[in-house]
Formats: sequence, C-alpha cells, structure tokens
Amino acid sequence: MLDDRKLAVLRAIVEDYVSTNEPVGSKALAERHNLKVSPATVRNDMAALEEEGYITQPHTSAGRVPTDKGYRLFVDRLSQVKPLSGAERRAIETFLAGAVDLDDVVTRTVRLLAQLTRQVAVVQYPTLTRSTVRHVELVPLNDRRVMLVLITNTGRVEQRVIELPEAVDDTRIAHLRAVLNACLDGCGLINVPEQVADLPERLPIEDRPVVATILSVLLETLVERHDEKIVFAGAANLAGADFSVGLRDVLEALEEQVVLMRLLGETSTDTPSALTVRIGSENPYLRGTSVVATGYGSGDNQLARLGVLGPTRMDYPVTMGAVRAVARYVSQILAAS
Amino acid sequence: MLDDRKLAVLRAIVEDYVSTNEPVGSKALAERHNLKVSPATVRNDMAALEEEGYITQPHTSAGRVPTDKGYRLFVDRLSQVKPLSGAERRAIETFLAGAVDLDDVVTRTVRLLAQLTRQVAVVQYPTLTRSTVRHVELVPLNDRRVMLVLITNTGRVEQRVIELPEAVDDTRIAHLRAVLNACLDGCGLINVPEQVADLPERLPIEDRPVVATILSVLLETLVERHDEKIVFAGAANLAGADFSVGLRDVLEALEEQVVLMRLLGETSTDTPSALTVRIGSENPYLRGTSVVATGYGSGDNQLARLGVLGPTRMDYPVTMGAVRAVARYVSQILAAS
DNA sequence: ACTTGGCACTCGGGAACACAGAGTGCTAGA
DNA sequence: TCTAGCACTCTGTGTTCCCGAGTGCCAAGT
Repeated sequence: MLDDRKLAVLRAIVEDYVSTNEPVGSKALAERHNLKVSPATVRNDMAALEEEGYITQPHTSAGRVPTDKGYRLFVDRLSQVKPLSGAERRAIETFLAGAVDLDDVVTRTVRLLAQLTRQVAVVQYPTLTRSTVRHVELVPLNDRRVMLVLITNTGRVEQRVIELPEAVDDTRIAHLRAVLNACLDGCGLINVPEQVADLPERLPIEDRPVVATILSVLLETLVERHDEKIVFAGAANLAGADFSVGLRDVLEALEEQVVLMRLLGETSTDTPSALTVRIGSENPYLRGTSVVATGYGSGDNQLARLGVLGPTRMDYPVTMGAVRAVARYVSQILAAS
Repeated sequence: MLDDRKLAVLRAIVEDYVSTNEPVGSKALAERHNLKVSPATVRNDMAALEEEGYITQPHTSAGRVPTDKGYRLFVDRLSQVKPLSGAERRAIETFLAGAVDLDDVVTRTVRLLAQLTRQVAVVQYPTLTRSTVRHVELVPLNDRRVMLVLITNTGRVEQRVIELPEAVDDTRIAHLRAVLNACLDGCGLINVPEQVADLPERLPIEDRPVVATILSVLLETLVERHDEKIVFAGAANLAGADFSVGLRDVLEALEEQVVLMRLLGETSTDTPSALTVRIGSENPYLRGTSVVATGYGSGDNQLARLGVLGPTRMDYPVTMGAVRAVARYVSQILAAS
C-alpha cells in the first residue's frame, strides 16, 4: 500500500512543513528534494497518503500538512534520533557539572533542556520511593521541639519540625537519633514503614510516646512527598508557537503538578529509559501538543522522568536527541554525587 | 489647574477603561457616572487632561485612555486600597494555615496571590541575611565526606556535601559539630563570617585543615544563596492580557531571577512594608507592565518581598488590597512558626 | 466665566468585491 | 506506471466604500 516512494514523500512533507510552517505543495516537493519524479506523480502519492490519513490539506487548494498519524509514522519509521554536536555536548557537560546540590541540578537541567530544544522543558525531581536513607538527623530546637531531617542517597533533604508530647533533653535525643539510624540506615524509603513498625516495642516504655510522635511525622513526610515535585522552564518559547489548544490552557497545565506528571508519562513502563513520544491527540491530557520524554537516573534504577512539551509541529529528531542526551548526562551527574 | 471635576473625570475614565478595556468617550462618561454636566463640558475637561498628559487618544477619533501618568495620579490621589471581603480573608487564612514547611508556605502564597488577583504573582524567598542560625549539623556520610546542614530561624534549610582533606571519624565530627554550634547558635547569618574568623586558631592544630574546609563551604553557602530564590505563578493569566511589550518578553523576564528581583523592587526602602506601585514606563526593566509589591516578614524585620505583575491596565485598588492582605497573612504565618 | 447645544470633520473598522497565485484532480498520452 | 496539460477551486490580499463613534470648535445661554 505504501511503497518506498510514498514514504519518502511523507518524510519530505514532514521535514518541509516543520522547517517552513507552511503547507507544502507538490511542485515545491518535487523540486527541493530530488525525488526524480514529476509533481504530478507526487500528487498521486499525496492523494494516496491523504486517503490513508497521514496528511491533510487545510483548505481545498493549499498544500498538505502532516496529521498526527503522519507524524507518528515519521517518528517510528522515517527518522532517526539526531545526536547532538560535540560543542553542544561539551556545553551540557560544563553547565551541569557546576551544580552544587540537587535543587541546583534540577534547575540547571530544566533550563538547559529548554534552551537546547527551544521548547518548554519539564523535569521531575528524583523519586523518593526508590531512594534509600542515608541519614536521619534529629536537631533539638528547644526541649519540646525537634527538627527531623531526612537525607537520601540522591542528595535530597526533607525536613519537618516536630512538636513533642513531653520535654526531652539532648542526650535522649542523641540516643533516639542513634536508634533511628541503626534501624534505617541504607533502608529503601519504600521499606521504611515496615522497618519501623515494631520499633516502639523494642524500646523502653518511657520512650514510646516520643518515638511514636517522631515516627508518625517521618511516615507522613514520606507519603506527602510521594506526589513528586515537578518544575518547568522555557515558557517563553510558547510565545511564538501555535497550538490547536489555547495558550492559556497550556500555561495552566504547566502549573498543575498533577497534569504535568501525567504528561510526562505514567510511571515507568517496562523500558523506562526509552524515549516516549506522544503526538497531538495521542496525548489525552492536553491535546494539540506533543511530548517527548524519557526516564533518567543512575543505571538500572530510574529515578524520575524529564522531557519537553511543544507544538505538534516540532523537529522530532533533534528534540529526541536533546532529551536523550540531557537525560544521560544528568543521570551521570546524579550517579557521581 | 485641575479642579475637582476634572479629577472626577479622570477617575471615571480610569475606572471605565479598566473594566471595559475600551477607550471611553465623553457621552458614555456623562451618562454612566452622574457628573451632572453635559458631554460637551466633559469634552473640555478631557481636552485639559490630555493637555496635561494624563490621558491620550489612541486614534484621532476614539475615546480617551489613561496614560501612565494618569494611572499614577489615580493611584496616588483618586483611589483607596480596597480591602478584601470576609470570605476572601477566611480563604486566605485556611489556605496558608495548611503549609507544612517553608517551601510549602512560599508555594501556597504565590499560587494564592495569583488566583486572588488574576495576575502573575511573584514571591521572593525569605532572605538569609536577616535570619539567624538555629542549628548547624554535620552528618557523616563516610570517613572522607560529611554533609553540612544549616538551619535558620525562618525554617530554611541549606545543605552541602563536603569533601574532607583527611579521614575523620564520627566522634571527631561530633566534637566539631558541638564547637560549631557553640560558636554560631543564634548568630545572625550576616555575622557568621566574623564570628568564625578566629575559630581555627582556637582549636588544636590537627583540627585546623578540616575546620578550614568546612568553614569555607559554610561561607560559600551563605554567599551563594545571597542572591535569593524567587518563584512565580499564574503565568496563564497573561494569556488574555495585552502588553505594549511582547508576551515573550514578559515570560522571559519571569524566568530570569535577576530581572524578577529588580521588578519586585530594590531591597527595602526606608518603609519596606509600604505598598510599592510601579506603573508602565516607571518600571525600568520591563516597560509596559505594572508591578504592585510590598515587603513581608514578621513585624519589624522585613524578610523579603512579594507582589504581582500585570498589564498597566489593571484594577489597582483591588490588586493593592490583595497584595497587602496576603503579605500580612504570610508574615503572620512565618512569625508563628 | 463657565456651560451647553449644534455642527462639521476625522478616522477606524467592517462589508463587499475583485483578483492573482498556488495547488489540486483529472484525463489523455508516452 | 509516469508525465504533461488543463480547468477548477480556493485563500489571502488589496481596494473601495460607508457607517458611526467621537472629537474640536463656535456661538449662544446662564
């Protein structure tokens, strides 16, 4: 049904349309790409492609424009991810290397990605769930209050102030700190609840109310932060682009953690490090936009996802290359720290 | 030069134009507001106001529109801050009360303000400079690395991983922690450098390299975070509005910490808790937009600033009311924690 | 001296219209 | 199966025209 030349025509249409933003006609096509056939032949192929739903014409007498289905075929079979130039790579490397802490890594990553792709970049903070406890700290503020600080192996730090049910002096706090660390050090965050379940019972009875209070806050911290933080950058890149959906809707979605989360993709498929491309109407939450995303994280354990969001008409090969490269570099940085 | 009626006309023009977004003509003015004079009289007044530069007409034969100077006069002399309704106040209170930590307070505040004003809200994180050290924590990660955690009285937490010049065991770390806290507890962040200046000299010689390393990171943390973090929300509200400057420029400015900082206003004037209103061209960094901002913080010491950014054509009394109210509530919350 | 009604003038913006140009589909021939 | 030619169909643009809102100014009234 679709011979090689028809596919070549489709590829040419996508490439031309992406770069010019104008419906592409048979004549221009036959000229610019050396298809070695006449415009009339191209027209026949275009008619077939339109019949199959890969392209469409905005008006009766205008050139053709790829449909979502057309982009899909292009991404799946007609293009290959375009690697970044050496200069770009070096730029990424030096830019990310300067980060001082996790916050900084994420902020730099999202800005970098936005600049590189000229789209809106979205980065999810590394998930707590797969991290492990590196240290639990209890800091006495006064005799009825302590601050709980939870440090994970990904460098993330969570803190909460705890109101204690009774006055507790510093040596007792130090003792509790030691007990907690002995219990939790290196423990996966997801295993914390079961790990601490029987902790009160193993302690002298007078410590139990205090420990119970601390543990309840600790568990609450884990749960609350389960809905992860997501940041974006490059909203200015939306200014030029035109979506089938209103600009307002896109901006609103960007500020909704939940929607953003879903746009990046439901939590890891079986191959989380693969590039996910969702095109236009394939995207249930914000139709008219495309999302290119991937998981990142050190080696086998994927920590979170990152990607970009843009109009359906985007340069997929380049965007995919940038997303993949940035994901790799940030994974590397995280693994090293 | 400007008698009472002319001022009344100006006020009416501003109010009408803000609510309708259409140049307002003499006839409509004389009707809607009961000025008890004929359109012709109004026209004379308008001519005078235009002569003085308070209003202007977009086209030879269209109604009048306030100039920046006109809005300025309106804000200064013709309007008063509109307090929020009881319902709105309660909403603010309950919404902010649910915050669990500083991050959460700031995030909630900025969203609240955006929703309340239907503009872009901007909130600066509380300044470190005026905070004091509540606790310094050293967490051993392995024998060559420790994590430095700095906790301030505003609940802010900074952390850095430190590579030590030599192996240090846990008891020595504990000792150093005690020394540091004894030295710094309650100390204003701005005084930290002088406070620790002679610390190495007061310690045994073998501790000095390690302490020097730690202190250098500590001081670096203070300096780096001196350029404060700023967040914004409500970018979607820009979608409808029209600026004399491009939407793209506004979005770019919002993502530039430095520009945003300057928009909020140079650090506190002599009366930091007063509302600052900068209208259109008065604003050197992003002409064509207006900024309503104020300082916030507990009582006498202002911690940071917050405000909103919008088109010159905005409802100043309402916006000012919202900004002031939110600043007060968030100050209250911060003082309590 | 200020206010008012009247009147001529200006100009923006929408409707109607014509037109050039790009692109198509179709058919007949190589 | 490809190509050339041709008639057809649109969109977008430029032009013209006209309505109406709004103004500025002037002369008359209070």
